[in-house]
Amino acid sequence: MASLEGRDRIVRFSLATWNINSVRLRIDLVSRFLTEQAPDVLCLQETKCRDSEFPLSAFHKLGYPHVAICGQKGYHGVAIASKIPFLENGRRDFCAKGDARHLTVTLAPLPERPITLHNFYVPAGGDEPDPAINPKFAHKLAFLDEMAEWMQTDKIAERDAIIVGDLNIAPLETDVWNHKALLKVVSHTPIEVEKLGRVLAAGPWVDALRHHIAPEEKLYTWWSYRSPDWAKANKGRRLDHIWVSESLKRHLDGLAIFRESRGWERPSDHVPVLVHLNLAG
DNA sequence: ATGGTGGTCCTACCA
Repeated sequence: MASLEGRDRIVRFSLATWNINSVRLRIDLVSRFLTEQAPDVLCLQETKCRDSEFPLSAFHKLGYPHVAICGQKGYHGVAIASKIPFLENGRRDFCAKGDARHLTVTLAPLPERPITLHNFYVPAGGDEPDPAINPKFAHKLAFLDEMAEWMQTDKIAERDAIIVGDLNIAPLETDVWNHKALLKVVSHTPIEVEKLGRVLAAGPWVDALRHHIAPEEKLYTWWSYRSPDWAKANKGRRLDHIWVSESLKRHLDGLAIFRESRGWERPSDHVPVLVHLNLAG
């Protein structure tokens, strides 16, 4: 294959994000998704295991030799598996709690054009949307504030960059099955939506899902386990996001919400979201 | 208005 500096040139590539809700329990679902869709990069959230317990060899066998892991026992945990090598990787401890909620790698599909990728698992925030009485909600709001400040001071979106992950907020009215019914439900309250909007504007970032799908259209990536017939009730929310820097906007080249995986046996309550980027031109 | 399900790991806690 033609290469510069000894590396392959990958002009068109795809990137997926999926809250897997235990990577060990659902490694067969991951395998099925990677076999069927073959994204170049897969970002996972809620891996729920220590780094030493991560099913690395399964990813290697599936053709993903490059894996970055940031895990902890039982909760949270993020990982990035890739066919494309990482030039560097790192993490940041948002809110200084020691939670495994962020992981970053630099990819170079074109050697002369590195792209920084950030994988996030934003705190869910508990049930009560009042930071004065619910420390989990206060943590979520503080996490969002720190994200906005960090991306401004570190100028994260001024280079080629992508943010993905379970941001645990459905910002638009069409990102939930019933806007009015969810105004006081954590994930769709006005204060969360406002703070997420500030994070988006702090890049500024382009919301890749809404770049492809009009904001008037309903769009979900998560359906609760507590609904006996999730597909029929269709009470979903768009909690999973892919944002790209303005510099990458013109390279967005397709989107897929892998809804069918919600109907698989013992599914995650989130489905994979996948974007294509074409760096030609 | 309430409770509905499912993860980790063994006792509740988290989503």
